[in-house]
Amino acid sequence: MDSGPGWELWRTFGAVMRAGSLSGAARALGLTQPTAGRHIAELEAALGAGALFTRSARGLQPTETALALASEAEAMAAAAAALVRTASAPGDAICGIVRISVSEVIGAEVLPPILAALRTQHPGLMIELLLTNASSDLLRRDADLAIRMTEPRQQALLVKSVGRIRLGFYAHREYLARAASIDSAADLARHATIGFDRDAASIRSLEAAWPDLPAFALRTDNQLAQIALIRAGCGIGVMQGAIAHRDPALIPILPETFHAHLPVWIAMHEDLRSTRRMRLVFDALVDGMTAYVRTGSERQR
Amino acid sequence: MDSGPGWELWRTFGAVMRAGSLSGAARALGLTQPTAGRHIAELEAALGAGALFTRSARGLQPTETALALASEAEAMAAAAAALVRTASAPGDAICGIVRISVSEVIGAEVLPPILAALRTQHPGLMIELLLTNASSDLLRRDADLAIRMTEPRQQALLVKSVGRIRLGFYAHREYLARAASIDSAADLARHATIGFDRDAASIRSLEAAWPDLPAFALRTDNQLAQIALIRAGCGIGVMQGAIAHRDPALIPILPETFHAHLPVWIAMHEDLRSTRRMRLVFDALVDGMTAYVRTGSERQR
DNA sequence: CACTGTCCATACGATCCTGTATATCTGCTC
DNA sequence: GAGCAGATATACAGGATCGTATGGACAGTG
Repeated sequence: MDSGPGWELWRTFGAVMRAGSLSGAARALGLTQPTAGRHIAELEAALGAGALFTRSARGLQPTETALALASEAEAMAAAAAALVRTASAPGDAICGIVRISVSEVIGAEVLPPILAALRTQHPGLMIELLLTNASSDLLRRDADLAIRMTEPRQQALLVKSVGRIRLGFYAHREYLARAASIDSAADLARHATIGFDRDAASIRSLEAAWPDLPAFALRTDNQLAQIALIRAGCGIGVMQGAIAHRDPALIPILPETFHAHLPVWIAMHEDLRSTRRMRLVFDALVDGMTAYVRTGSERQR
Repeated sequence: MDSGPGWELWRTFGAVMRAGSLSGAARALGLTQPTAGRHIAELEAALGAGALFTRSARGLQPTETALALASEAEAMAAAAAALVRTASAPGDAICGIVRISVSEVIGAEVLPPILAALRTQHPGLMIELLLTNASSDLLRRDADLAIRMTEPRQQALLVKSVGRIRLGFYAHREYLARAASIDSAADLARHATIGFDRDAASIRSLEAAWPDLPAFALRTDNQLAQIALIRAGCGIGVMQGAIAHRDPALIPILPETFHAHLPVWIAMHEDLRSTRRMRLVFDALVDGMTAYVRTGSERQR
């Protein structure tokens, strides 16, 4: 009836998987290399499933067994981090840590003013922003809240729809001044278009929206870089209308022909509903994103 | 850059939440009461969010803060348990632990022969059966595999549909011999019907399938008990056709009028796909449940 | 009211764990 | 090839952690 190895051992196991070496893991955890080594040795002995790593002078290489454990160790680490966040303040206080998972574009272009207002009202609130396009797992509590562009369908989540973001092609005035005029979709072929490089999912969804798009001249998977390229007058690219309209120098290209919509949801784990600061940030995100989405649709008229 | 309290502290925290006392937690974890007390004290000091428990001579009562942490501590414990299971054998060996979450009825009436065959072929396999009607969380890894009656819609899950289970009313021959005859649905009102007691969800789904069902005379939320009551000749109740047909003494009641179907899925976390024993048990469950579902539909013709 | 069982808090000695220091190996650079 | 940087493994002393033992508080029971 042994309930497994000490949880501390799993912590160093996860650190070793991430760092790739005992020394690196020890640095990350504030331990020393001999201690990390002892932990791994103890874990291997306790599991009895053979070695977890093959030692070398260049670090530790995980075995098959260790690789199979990696994702679960990450889940355990995520749970531990979530515990620390939730415990960072009494449940009814408006202070402590809240971790938000958003796409890079929303995080860099849209959220800052919303969060600034929130922090002015509640200086005790500490925000962790997880900027990733791969939707991280709310159930695994990689984050407390998330802004999603695909509908979350998990029943343990509290989800609220806030509308749709308008997407369109834009280019800087200066680029258009020195480039050929654009009267129809066919003209795009003579222009410098900005788009994705290897991100197959994004490329497919673009092709679905605009079937006969010419090949991109400037390619990057980083959408912030795409926006920066558009602003710098490098060519024509896709961006959110509400962001583009802030800058009068950004001109919509064939808005009647090229437009699409991204639905937006705010999501939170149900268990956090009763934690006041989580609920507050959730509501603030709903309000802020609703307002943001609305500016986009107003300007397009 | 402190990464939170020691994970061992979270382990005893969870144990204290479950046990309701330091002593109980210590017993569960193989520690002593002073150690458990020290852990909680250390945790409270590290979090700085006030007390987690109010001490009393009758045990520890969790505060609001502790209650907010309970579900996340459970998630962490589930992750730790999953790690132990996955590590219970090298990934490519057909031995080690597999944890299956199923409903009580399936677990008690349907799975045993399937699992017996599996264990005969692979004696090294160790099976943990989690018999619960509340669908436990596969993403949180409360279990490795699950047999579900509602479609799992989470993208991280590997799901396979195996057909539908036929449900119907049944009664024992001896009960029918001494009771009034049944020629139409209205006759049921004069009979001893067996059904749910307080399980609102099940009652609603029964009412949805058969709107004008008379009030149950014998009530229990335990479906195994319902089946036992039917077999003992206590009255008429709902059960899976494939189970009823094993016993020639169980007679279908108005099969044309009363019948419904429960869809069945086998589900597994995607990450486990590459673990051979998990995949093996998954396939065995798919095969076994497909065969089971088929016997039910063959006998009804 | 005493008795009993269960609980938490505290003191103290033994043990386990950790960190420091050192040896050794490997790959890279000059 | 020497020197360096970074890795793991081992030896040993100090300190943190644990378990044992004990005291006190509370609820239930005869």
